[in-house]
Amino acid sequence: MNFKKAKQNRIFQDIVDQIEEAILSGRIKPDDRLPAERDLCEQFKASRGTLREALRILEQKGLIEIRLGAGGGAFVRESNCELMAETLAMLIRSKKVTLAHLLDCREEIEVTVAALAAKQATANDIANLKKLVLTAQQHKNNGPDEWEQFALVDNEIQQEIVNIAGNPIYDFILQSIYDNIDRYYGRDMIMDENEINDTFQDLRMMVYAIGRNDESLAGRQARARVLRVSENMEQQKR
Amino acid sequence: MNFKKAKQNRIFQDIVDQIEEAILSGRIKPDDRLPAERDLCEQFKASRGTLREALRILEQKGLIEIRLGAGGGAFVRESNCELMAETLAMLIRSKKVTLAHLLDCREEIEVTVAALAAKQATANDIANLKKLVLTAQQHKNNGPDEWEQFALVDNEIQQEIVNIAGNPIYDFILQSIYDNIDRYYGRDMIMDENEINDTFQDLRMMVYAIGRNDESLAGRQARARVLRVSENMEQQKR
DNA sequence: TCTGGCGAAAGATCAAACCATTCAAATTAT
DNA sequence: ATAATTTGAATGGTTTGATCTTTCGCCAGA
Repeated sequence: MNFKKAKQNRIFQDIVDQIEEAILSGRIKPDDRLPAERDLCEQFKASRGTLREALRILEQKGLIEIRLGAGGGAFVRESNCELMAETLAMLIRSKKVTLAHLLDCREEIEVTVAALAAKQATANDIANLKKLVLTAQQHKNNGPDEWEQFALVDNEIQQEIVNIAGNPIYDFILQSIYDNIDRYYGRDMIMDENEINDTFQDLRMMVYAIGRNDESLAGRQARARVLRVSENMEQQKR
Repeated sequence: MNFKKAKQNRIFQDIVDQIEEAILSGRIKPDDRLPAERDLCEQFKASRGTLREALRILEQKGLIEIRLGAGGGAFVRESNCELMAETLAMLIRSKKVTLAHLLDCREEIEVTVAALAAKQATANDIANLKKLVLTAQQHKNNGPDEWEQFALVDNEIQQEIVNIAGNPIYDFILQSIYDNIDRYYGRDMIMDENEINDTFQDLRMMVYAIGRNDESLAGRQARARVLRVSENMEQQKR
């Protein structure tokens, strides 16, 4: 037996549950606006204070966003992994998790994801990746002016690999980890020519491994890449 | 540049921040009780409604627990991964994640954790594991009456392996995944004699692999074990 | 056409009261 | 003396209604 303590009925909780259900079931969609506070009070037969406690919770959960002023109100939000990132951030602040833990975890999960992608990549996936690599190569060859775009394509390729792995949980976890790593190091990685070249070689090898459905090589390649990126970050520590 | 929208000062947010800081910095510890609502209003120079919105948020974040009645109030909570599990649950409800994703992710992460444990296990760790395996063996041999205790020791061993891997993030992720898997399948796995024996063999092999610091074997063993557990669950689907 | 101001909409906050739950001390019954 | 019951105080939960602040759209005047 493993029941949770039956909390007494709290009205605001009931309101939260109803609205949450409506949002998660898709009955109301992102960017929809809920009725004004005073109207919602009517519908739920609750006071404004109680209703506002419910809205606060939904806001904290990332399900709604409350805008002030005329035309304002509670708007349904596109769900994302901000909440997970916030949770991680709290664990870090409470000293239960360190930056080293984040980096290690990132390493292992990226290896796993690369191997999964190699295992599952279809011809179509591989064609896409190769196209992206070509784009990256062009940006690289066009000199420093396009290095920023090179970095963008680099990210795109990473994202595509996670997509090929096909499990959104890795995506959420990795995004949350990146988000928290970025709170230590700056967001903007500055790469010099050598690093651009190294990164490009990494990309090529990675796509090559995935293209041959070579899980093991893809994994090793991913690990090498992550280690290099970590080193770069460490050097540029602000 | 990547600034977040500068939200206007909201009093309740300021209160949340102050209390959160006090908790995460350890200035107030788990089981400590915050002053009564009416006293806190005084201290923050805010109205009760505003203060309560702040407390609601802190409660939702899992930082405090609010108890009703005399001797009640807001108590600081031991931080745990409930919030992460809740986030995952929301992703599932919004159809962004499926049960299959959970099971796959569990498989890969347990493999990773087992390999890490094998790489890093000290003599002391290994001795501990072996002691636990012996205990499990005794419970197994003492017949059906002690199968429940066998299951407990089984869990203990799993937990110990995660601890040896040494990265609490895996712990949080796995706990959250287990929690959500349990919402589909019942919590109580019923094992017959065959399954007990299989499980015990799994444990022995696993500890053997870790004892020899054989990452690869530990990984394969972990995967085999997870697959068996998944099958068992599928059969007992409620 | 642009600009400043006015007013309505909507959230943010405050204040005071009353309700409900819980615990413990005081009281009563056995 | 002990057990059951009553009562009172502490504390969160809810209501009500008023006021402040922000934001947006509209309209008059330059």
